Amino acid sequence: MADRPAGGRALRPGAGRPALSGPLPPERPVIAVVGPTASGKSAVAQAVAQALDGEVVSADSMQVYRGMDIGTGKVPVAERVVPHHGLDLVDPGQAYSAALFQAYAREAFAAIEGRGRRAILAGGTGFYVRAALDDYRFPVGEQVGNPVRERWQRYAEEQGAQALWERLREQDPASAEAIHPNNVVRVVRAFELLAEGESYARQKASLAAVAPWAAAQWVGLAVEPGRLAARIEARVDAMFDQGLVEEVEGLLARGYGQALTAASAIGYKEVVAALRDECSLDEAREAIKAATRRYAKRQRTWFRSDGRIAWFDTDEADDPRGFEELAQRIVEHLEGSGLATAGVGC
RNA sequence: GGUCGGGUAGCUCAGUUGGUAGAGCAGCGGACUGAAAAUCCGCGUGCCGAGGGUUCAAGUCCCCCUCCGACCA
Repeated sequence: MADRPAGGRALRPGAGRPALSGPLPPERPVIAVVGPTASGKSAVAQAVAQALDGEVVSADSMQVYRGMDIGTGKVPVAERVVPHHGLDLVDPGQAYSAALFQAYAREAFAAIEGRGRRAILAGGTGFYVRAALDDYRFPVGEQVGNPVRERWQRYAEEQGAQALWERLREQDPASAEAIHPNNVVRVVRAFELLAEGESYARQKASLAAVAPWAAAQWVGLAVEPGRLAARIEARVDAMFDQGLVEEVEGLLARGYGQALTAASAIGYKEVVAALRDECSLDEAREAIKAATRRYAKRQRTWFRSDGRIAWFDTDEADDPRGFEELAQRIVEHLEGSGLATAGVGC
């Protein structure tokens, strides 16, 4: 963040910041609501948005896909009482990325601020949240149909992960040392960076120094593990009741069976397997629950180490009154911390 | 009632000619700068159903009891 004036908050276009493409950070802090899946992020974000005259920006790598509604847990249109952004951005066949989301979210923040309203970023995809709020810099390069990616991916399939890693070690030893040989996805990315004149190792070294891009108030929703497992159980059952299988059938009918996204999203890959008779629907349901639990665990790991987050216990929020109290406490915290109104300038 | 299987980690199961037990899944911890609901790394003590016996030594052999399953009555 060397390109921001030290201590300065009242940034104006062109004031001390080099002419980078993209909007400036909003002047008022973005409110970030994070936590594991099924922790109640969406509902809390909406309640906060209502209380503080805000709009919600979803930071969810799967909710960006049109037509993937039930399985990704999107807030139903009828239940959206404030504007929502970050949903239905692309078709399931298209590739998306943290870099694209970063650009999208920052535009959204600026537009929301332009309306005089408050941006509330709510999400479970930790990488997307940080890409939006912290000063992550992605090299500019070809995003889709990347031939470098395809080439090395094929190499890994034919020669094995170890051989792929050896090739990287020949070309960029430092990066190879930083990546486990089995992690093909990351080794391939290192080749992509290399093709763009960047180095994975160099990037990783700068990681420790990442500064915030926008001021933010971080709120985390904590759920005791046993209770979260029970919520996931109920949530997955509800998805089936709401027609998850039919939704997947519809996606398959439209030819999205081979799409990367549909092939990797929890809830979709398992139902696809069942529809192909590779397992029963009951087995698919149990597999979805297990995969969701593991996902929630990874989310916990991601957010746990971030000291900026103020954690709120949601264990009493299962009934409506408990939820009201929780939302109230969070709003009070946001207003009380001073950042909510201070420093707006003028 | 009888015969044969089987009762080993939360679950499914391995355990060689007796030397105090090991995989997958689940679970837990971690990493993460253009795939992130993805990808990857690390973590395995459990009255080996109960009791008795043989043996220097028994999950492993013998006896008995018990539970589950199949078959015969």
